[in-house]
Amino acid sequence: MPEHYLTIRQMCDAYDVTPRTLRFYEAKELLSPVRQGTRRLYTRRERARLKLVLRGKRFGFSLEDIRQLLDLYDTSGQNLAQIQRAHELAKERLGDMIRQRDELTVAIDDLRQQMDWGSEVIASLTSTSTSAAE
Amino acid sequence: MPEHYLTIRQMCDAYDVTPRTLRFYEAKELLSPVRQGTRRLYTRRERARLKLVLRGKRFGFSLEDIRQLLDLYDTSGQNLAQIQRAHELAKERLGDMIRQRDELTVAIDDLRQQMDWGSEVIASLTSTSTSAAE
DNA sequence: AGTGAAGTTGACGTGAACGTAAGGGATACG
DNA sequence: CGTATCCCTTACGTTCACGTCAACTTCACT
Repeated sequence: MPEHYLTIRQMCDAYDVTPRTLRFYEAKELLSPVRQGTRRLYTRRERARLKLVLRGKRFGFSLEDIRQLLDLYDTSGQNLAQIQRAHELAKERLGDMIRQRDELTVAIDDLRQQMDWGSEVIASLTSTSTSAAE
Repeated sequence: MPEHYLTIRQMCDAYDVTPRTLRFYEAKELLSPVRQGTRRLYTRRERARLKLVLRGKRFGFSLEDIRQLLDLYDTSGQNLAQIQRAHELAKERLGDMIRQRDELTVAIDDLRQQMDWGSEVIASLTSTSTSAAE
């Protein structure tokens, strides 16, 4: 299976980001594409990481937060202490995410109610003509 | 029932924000406290709005996004067209929020799995001594 | 009238997350 | 060999969401 590489442009098209963004993420150590001479080539691993970065951003995590999360996704050869530390960190993050989802659920219900009320208002205004004639 | 006002400092203490933040939100038309002379006094309405602002921020919405959301929370005396427009807007936001929650659910499950795997690694490393002596 | 605490308006500073040129290499094609 | 097309680095500019500091009022006391 011949590792299928993508150029920076192909990445941009595939994930709807700019080259600047990919280079920026690399500078922040979120990505580390291989080099063919001076050019960047992105592997399957980088694509997976980018997906996680973009997802994390939608949750409101900072790039630094995301970097730490990513670092525990490939706990490549570390010692026990580091793994345990990473595990603790992940636990906190998980707590954050769960709290966030719970809040989001509440907000969704709120907005739904508000919209139901809005629907009624609209219905009453469209059926019984109140002020303006048609 | 005598509308219970809060000073800016009381607001800051209650919601853990700085005065600068409250004034900034006011400049962005997210809040509009009444004035007693030159000083700001915050009503129940402002407190509710602030809560929504802080919640929205945790979801990764920009202040401008939040302002639009707030504007449909108090659809105070508008015409039908405006209400309908607001309703459409709310529908889009609601879609965003639901999508966001779904993604968050996936991410949570992902992280949970990753952590389970991490737990196993830790367990195996703590029971059978591998490299380092104790 | 003096002093201090709390509040006000500017105005400039800051960190995060990129945008936007400016100028230079490498590779392919006619 | 020219030039067209990507790509690269360097570096300064920008937007958002405030932080920070300066220079006043305003109010409550004493």
